[in-house]
Amino acid sequence: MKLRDRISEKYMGLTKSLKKVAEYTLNNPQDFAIHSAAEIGERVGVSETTIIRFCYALGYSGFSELQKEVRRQIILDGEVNPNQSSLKQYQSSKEGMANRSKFYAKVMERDIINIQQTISRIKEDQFQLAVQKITEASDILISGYRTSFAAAHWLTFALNIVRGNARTYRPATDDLILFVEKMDARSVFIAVTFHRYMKDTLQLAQIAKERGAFVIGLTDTSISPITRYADVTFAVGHGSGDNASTLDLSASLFSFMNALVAAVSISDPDCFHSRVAQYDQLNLKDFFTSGD
Amino acid sequence: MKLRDRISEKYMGLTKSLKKVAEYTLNNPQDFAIHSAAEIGERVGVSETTIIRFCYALGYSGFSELQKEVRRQIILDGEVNPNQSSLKQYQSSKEGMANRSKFYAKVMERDIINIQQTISRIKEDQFQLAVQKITEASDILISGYRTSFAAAHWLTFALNIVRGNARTYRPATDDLILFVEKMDARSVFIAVTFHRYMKDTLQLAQIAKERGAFVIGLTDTSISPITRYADVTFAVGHGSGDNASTLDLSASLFSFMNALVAAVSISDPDCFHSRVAQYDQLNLKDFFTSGD
DNA sequence: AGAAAAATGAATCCTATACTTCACTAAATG
DNA sequence: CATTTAGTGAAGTATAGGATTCATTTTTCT
Repeated sequence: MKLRDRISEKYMGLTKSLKKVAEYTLNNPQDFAIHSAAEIGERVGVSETTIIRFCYALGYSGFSELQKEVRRQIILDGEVNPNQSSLKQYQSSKEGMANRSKFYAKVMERDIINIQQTISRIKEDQFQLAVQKITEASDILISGYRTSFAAAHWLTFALNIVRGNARTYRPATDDLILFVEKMDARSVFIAVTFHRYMKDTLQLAQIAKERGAFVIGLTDTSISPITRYADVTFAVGHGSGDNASTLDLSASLFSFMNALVAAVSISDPDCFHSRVAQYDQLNLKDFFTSGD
Repeated sequence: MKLRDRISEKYMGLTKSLKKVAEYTLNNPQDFAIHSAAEIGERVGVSETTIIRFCYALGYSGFSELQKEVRRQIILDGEVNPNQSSLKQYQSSKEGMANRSKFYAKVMERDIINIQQTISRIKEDQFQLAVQKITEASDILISGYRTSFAAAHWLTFALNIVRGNARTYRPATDDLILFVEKMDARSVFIAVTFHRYMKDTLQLAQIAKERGAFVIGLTDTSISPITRYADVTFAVGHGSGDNASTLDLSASLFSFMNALVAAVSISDPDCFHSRVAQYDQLNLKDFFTSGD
């Protein structure tokens, strides 16, 4: 770290007050990124002038330059107060991991990060509201096109196992009118829509909302257009607007959906168990191998 | 994160330029900690004035307040831009994990474990062989039923973006004979099959193998019946025989498939880029919202 | 299409704060 | 102890950059 080096280099030749400043700086470099020279002076117990002189003493052109430098180091280089840096180790292990040029590992580790970010960005109350509405719904209607179709299909399938009243809208075979007619205040509509947001799904969401259905949006960023029509929206993956690739978000999307289904299944265990029982009945020998 | 929340809350009501600023902010929050309003305006491509108006729109008293807030968040709370230093998030999510017993977090963290196990169980040479065969294939045929259908559909969709010669077998509409006839030594057949293994997919795999196609199996355990017919098999998720629920494996399945697709896409970049270009051509305005 | 409203940026004004000056204090030296 | 010299901070100045204003452009609505 550049600043630390400069301090230890020049420390000896400093006056008493300046040494005080130097010590404070070593302990609380972040303060220089946030506060003004006068504020720091007050904290250290010296005047603003002395703070500025400290900058000169280290060879900077003034407080402004030192402050800029500190900000750059902390914010861009990720340098931070030594106290709270147990995370550094994580990084180095991560780097080592990344080096071994296993390509698939890199990609999949990014999925892991995405899932972690998704977890941290879920609002618990929204999640519970969604679970409750799904559990109470008379019917669950799901729409997703293109990349999102797989997700919509999976979610329908999974919710049918645990609840039994889910349907995917299939533009090729389903009649839009019939699909829409089913929606009322007891319905839940789930829209899966990612960048290059399909108008059709958005329109369905709008209709669903007009008809009083509870609308859940699964999407990529918190600023997706679906938020306009959705009662709750869950943004999966990196919160940045930079939606590099929708494909990259599927792991976290499915992880989230799995959590949603799991939560629904335990929120009404009776229904779940009876559905599973029915399901096992249907597992006719002819369709499956016994697995041995 | 406070700033992100504010943005997603207010985003809809913003003007075009302000949305541009909002997106930039999501991608580069650090810039607000370092640069002046004018500089940020230049980067975004709007005037200094608009940057300041953006602050008002979010409810701040001005640029200064927003900047202070961003600095506080980045420097004190350790919040950082997602692009660089993924590790910070790791820590913060880790903290969140340790906290209250959020149900969804538990489920999704299990997905993370599954992905990690999957990574460690992939044989690199097998992976590279699969990538190579897919890249060279004259056509790619994919089958998956029930829970696996979503995966098969997604994989087809994704491979069609990067290669353009993939098809899913759909029992309802496709003719089995026609589907089978296409297979020869230059084909790749991908079977997605999980516990309660569908006989149909297994039979397709058997036929594919007989016709000389390269067969890739995506399944749950290394002792899945698909191994009998597959040239390479990838077992996703916990290696234990205890396949509690197939649903729980989808996150790692999609993570793996994503890695596979990514590897294929970089193994022949020219083809990928031309496909993407074609694809963008097709993104007609009528079908998508512009996202702004 | 034309009027009204909203959005935007160039130019201006204004405030916070970095920086300078200078008078005062404390240490160093003979 | 007297004199010099270095150190320090209060007060004042300069300026970077945030906030305001207003004319121009773009959008919306009838």
